[in-house]
Amino acid sequence: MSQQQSSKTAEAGAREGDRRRTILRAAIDVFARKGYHGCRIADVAKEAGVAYGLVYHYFKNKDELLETVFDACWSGFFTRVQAISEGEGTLAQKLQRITDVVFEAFRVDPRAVKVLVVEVARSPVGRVNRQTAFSDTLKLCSDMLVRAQAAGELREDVDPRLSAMLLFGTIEMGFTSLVMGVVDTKDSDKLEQAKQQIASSFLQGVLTQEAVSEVSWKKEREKSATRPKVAKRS
Amino acid sequence: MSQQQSSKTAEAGAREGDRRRTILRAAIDVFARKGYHGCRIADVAKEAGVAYGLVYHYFKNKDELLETVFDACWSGFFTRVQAISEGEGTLAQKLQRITDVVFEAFRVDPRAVKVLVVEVARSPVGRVNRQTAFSDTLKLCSDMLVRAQAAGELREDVDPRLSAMLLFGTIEMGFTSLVMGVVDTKDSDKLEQAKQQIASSFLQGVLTQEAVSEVSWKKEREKSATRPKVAKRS
Amino acid sequence: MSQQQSSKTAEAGAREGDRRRTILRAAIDVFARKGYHGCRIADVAKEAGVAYGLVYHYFKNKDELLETVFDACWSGFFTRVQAISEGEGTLAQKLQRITDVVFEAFRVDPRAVKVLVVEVARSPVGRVNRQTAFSDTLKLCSDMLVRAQAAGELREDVDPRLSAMLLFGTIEMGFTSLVMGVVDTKDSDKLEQAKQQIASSFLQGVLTQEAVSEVSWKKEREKSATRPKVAKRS
Amino acid sequence: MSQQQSSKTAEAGAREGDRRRTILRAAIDVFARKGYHGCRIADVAKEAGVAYGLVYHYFKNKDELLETVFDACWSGFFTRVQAISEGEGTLAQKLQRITDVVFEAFRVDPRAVKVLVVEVARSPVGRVNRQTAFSDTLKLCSDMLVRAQAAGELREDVDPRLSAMLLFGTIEMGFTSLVMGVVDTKDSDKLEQAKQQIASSFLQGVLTQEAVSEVSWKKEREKSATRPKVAKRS
DNA sequence: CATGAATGAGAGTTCATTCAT
DNA sequence: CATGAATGAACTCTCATTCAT
Repeated sequence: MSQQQSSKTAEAGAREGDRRRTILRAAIDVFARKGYHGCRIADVAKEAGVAYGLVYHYFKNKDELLETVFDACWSGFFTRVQAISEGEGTLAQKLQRITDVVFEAFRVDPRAVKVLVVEVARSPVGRVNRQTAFSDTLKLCSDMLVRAQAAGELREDVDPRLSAMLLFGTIEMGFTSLVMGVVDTKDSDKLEQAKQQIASSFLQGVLTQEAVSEVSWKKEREKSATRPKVAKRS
Repeated sequence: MSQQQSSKTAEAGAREGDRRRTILRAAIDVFARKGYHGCRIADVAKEAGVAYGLVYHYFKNKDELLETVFDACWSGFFTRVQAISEGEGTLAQKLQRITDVVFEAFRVDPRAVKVLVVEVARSPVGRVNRQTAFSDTLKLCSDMLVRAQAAGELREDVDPRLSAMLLFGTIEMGFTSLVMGVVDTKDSDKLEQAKQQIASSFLQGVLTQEAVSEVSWKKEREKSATRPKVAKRS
Repeated sequence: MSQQQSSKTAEAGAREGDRRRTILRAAIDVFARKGYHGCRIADVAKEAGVAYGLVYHYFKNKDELLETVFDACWSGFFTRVQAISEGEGTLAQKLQRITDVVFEAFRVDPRAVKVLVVEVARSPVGRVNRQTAFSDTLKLCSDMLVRAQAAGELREDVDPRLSAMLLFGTIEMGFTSLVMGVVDTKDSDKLEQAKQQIASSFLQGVLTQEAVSEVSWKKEREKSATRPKVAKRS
Repeated sequence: MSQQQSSKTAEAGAREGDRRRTILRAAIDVFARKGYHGCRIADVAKEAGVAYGLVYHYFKNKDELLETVFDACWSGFFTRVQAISEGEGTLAQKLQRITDVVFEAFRVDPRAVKVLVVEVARSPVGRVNRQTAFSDTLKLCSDMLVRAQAAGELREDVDPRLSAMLLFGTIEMGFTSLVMGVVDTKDSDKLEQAKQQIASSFLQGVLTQEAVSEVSWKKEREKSATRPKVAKRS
């Protein structure tokens, strides 16, 4: 079920000298399939169609390999998000673009995205790089939200850092919905709708206008001191 | 001959025969501290102050132990959420209550919550029980949202299932913010604010009223066919 | 050729609970037979008739096992030599006793002695304990020689530290002669003679009285300044 | 793509085609520094500044490399010792000369000497060549001692073969003293003294004349039968 | 000759699981 | 029930050796 191209027939996808990339690719796949702890070097080698030891020719050890996997998956995402967050446009537009990037990434390389989703955001006792990368991206989004707040786009009563986290949570769970099959990824219409909903859920919430008013009105009486700005909006 | 000093947390709850609970408790703590894969049976036994092999008297194997830990942590949560979702009140109130439950759980037993959030909910290749429990809860929330939609509380353009997922994502990331220290858990004011923000973020989104109008206005011209209901409501 | 008492028939020599000693014994044997680098944990386990993992139950790792092997072999020797060197008697008597101890040790446990000879004295980049143990014993002998010098037993022109080293060299090579079969270890007369020769070689040298005179006489004329004390003796 | 900085000791002696010698030299150095088992082919190649695989052009395998290193180091020594032992002079003179050779060798190439002393002479499970070389040299010395005995220079009660071994032990431990720093190799006076002591220790022993008399006298009464010749000579 | 990528057999170590007491 | 010694499969990492270029 696994080794289609074994030993001597492996030249198909690894001709020149980019075995390194072959191995990395294989690592991403195995990683996505089995997770960090379930991913054994032997599996990666087999998946890549190379000898066991060769993995160690290109990567110092398992950790470095998986670190590299992570970097490879994350860096592209980070760069794009950075460009968007620091570029022109309203917060809503940026959010839309970020969601686009995410969905495009999923379309192009669902495994890589799965690695990010499953392993990175919520890694048990994350490795250094991952933590850093996560923090960096958090900072990025946090800054974006701070600017939006200054521009009057983001509600005043919202903590940008926490909000950035919640943004991650929303997007990540959006992914997970794709990965887990909650959303039908074959139907591009459904996919598009899901994309819209993820962005708008974070931006505008899920309530109807009427329900929002109701909330605000009750809030005003119950805890008027806590969230004055929101109350204003009713 | 070697480890005599294993009775640290032992005397507390290991009186008559509820060693089982002692072990379970220890397992939760160790899982929370080291994660599933980083946790050895030996660690659990030591933490519980019992003999190595005793763990296997009460639990068939490591997986069953994890399963039980999960059930123990999850069942209480599920019951409460069920009561709330099927009880009286507006969607917003229910959401508020669910968030309350979550935060209360965190206050009472942060480790158990951490296990649920970090280890169980997003475990690679989830075990049967977990998947089921997760699906059950998803259904619960999904139904709640369907009812809310029927009552005109939930926007019509929202898919309840996906929305239930996003709710999970928001709440879960809210947790993670606590666990990771993004939110200061010592300051009960900050904690209260965070709680409010998590609920309101999901319910009403993060945009200001003005920004929402802007979005809707642009949306109308750009993609008028896609989300007519939302546009209408501005 | 190796596993006489395999798997289930191994109770013979390892009944109660002193498996640890069984393993240590096996380690000594394998160590003596194959040396430090040639000695694999699998071999030790097989030799001891226990499971692979049990070795790690009793010893943290290979190094600790071999360190223990070394200590076990050396400590007895060190204690005896210490008692002798700090006890009563002339230097010659002490030397004789030390040689006796050495030969007795060889008679009782030739493998343990071989371990000491092959691995300890001349270990490549010796482990800490070994170096220390060696240094300690060197100090012991060195001190003994210093006292002998003060008592007029040891020649004045001899450096005690270097002399202690040479003593080691002589005794060690005496061992090696036994181990390598230069001396017939079956013939107890030959063995006794060898013992005498080793001690007397170090104490009185190998030259005849006449040859010694000759040397001293030539020395006097050639290098009179260098070794005046010796010259005196002609 | 990784280790370009491998040309440290390279340019020196790797001109035309004597790469072989370069590699051999490098092997000696690495052996001396890390010992046989601690030395990887990669290390040797790096030290020599040549490609990994080239080592295998010149040497069949690691063992042959070691063998060659050994031969290269030993043959010179053997030839010189042979010339001395079969040449003119008293035993004492020959011994002195041999010690001179040894010390000179150490002065010229301490690493090579270290390899011989530490790695080769006492290797566990010696290779054929080494055993042979060692035996040859032993025979050489043994014969020399037999002739000396015939000439009345060597005591009658001494077994020449064992004595040759002890000579090795003494000289070898003399080396070791240099290598281990027991003797200060910077101070040429100390070095000279050490050389004298090594030779004289073997030839005349370490006891003073008085102590020797004492030994012989006691010996006579205690074990009169065992060593009559020695006793006679006092 | 030269190169260094590729191979794969070991060896050490861990740890879930079993079992005799 | 309780204990912890015993087992051995699984996995990572190393490195001598080969081989295509």
